[in-house]
Amino acid sequence: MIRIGETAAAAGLTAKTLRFYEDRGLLPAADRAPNGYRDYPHETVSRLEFIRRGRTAGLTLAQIGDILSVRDTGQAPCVHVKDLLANQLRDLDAQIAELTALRATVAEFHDAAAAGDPAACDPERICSYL
Amino acid sequence: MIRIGETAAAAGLTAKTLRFYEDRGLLPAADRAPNGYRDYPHETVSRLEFIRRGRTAGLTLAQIGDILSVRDTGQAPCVHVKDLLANQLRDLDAQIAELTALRATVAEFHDAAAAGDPAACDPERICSYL
DNA sequence: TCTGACCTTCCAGTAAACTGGAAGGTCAAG
DNA sequence: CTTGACCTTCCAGTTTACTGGAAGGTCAGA
Repeated sequence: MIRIGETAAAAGLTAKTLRFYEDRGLLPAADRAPNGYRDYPHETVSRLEFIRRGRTAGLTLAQIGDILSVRDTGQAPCVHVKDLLANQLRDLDAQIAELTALRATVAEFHDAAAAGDPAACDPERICSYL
Repeated sequence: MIRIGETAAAAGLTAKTLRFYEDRGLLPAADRAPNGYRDYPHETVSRLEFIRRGRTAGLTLAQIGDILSVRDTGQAPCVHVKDLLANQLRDLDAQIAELTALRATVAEFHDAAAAGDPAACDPERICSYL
């Protein structure tokens, strides 16, 4: 019998999170011990690790749930996974590009501020660096 | 007189969003026409575009608000202004680094998926590509 | 027996950034 | 004078991924 806390800890999560995942359909409803406690099979840990890896890769729980449900029907979800990852890569590249552009803008402001003489800054006046 | 809808459309936003930004302090309270309608100065569009760029790049409204308030508060000593900008720059660099690392991880997964045979997917591990 | 660490359910709240809708005012055109 | 497209305020809901807490059940050890 692997109780929820132990299972969660093994995957680096909390019991609360496991109940939440069950609620969201990412974990099948666990068997129950006579006392009502959830009793997890050993595979649950690798399933949780899979979820965690997906999260680390920036996938949403819905996307991970899609992969898992495809797998649960017995099909290999690898093609689906590949598509999701390609999508993720595209999003990530766009985000990095935007962030880099913004950094350049902020850096311009900062360089202008750094080039000025702080002592010459009149507190009563609007700072001319921005 | 530039009304809220026109201003919003010019920046690719909605009137609702502009009122929300005003509520959050990202937009100064607009002047009002005699009928109570908000009346925006022309600069508002570039301010909104700045906000939009920041948002697209994944900055929070709070972070964008910090930058804008630096820009707005002429009373702040220039050294403080420079520090705030340096802070934003540091955050931006950290964010770019984080996203770049994530991209590398995702790319690794993706390359493995693209190179592999879908039939070789090990059901025990759920999907060998993640 | 009691304490403490588990477990159960259910309900609420959090942050972020809107979005929707109700109820009503304004104004130019037909 | 009415229609329709604007505008106003205020309040409530959405999404994501949890997290907190109340109220109570279970069980091993001192």
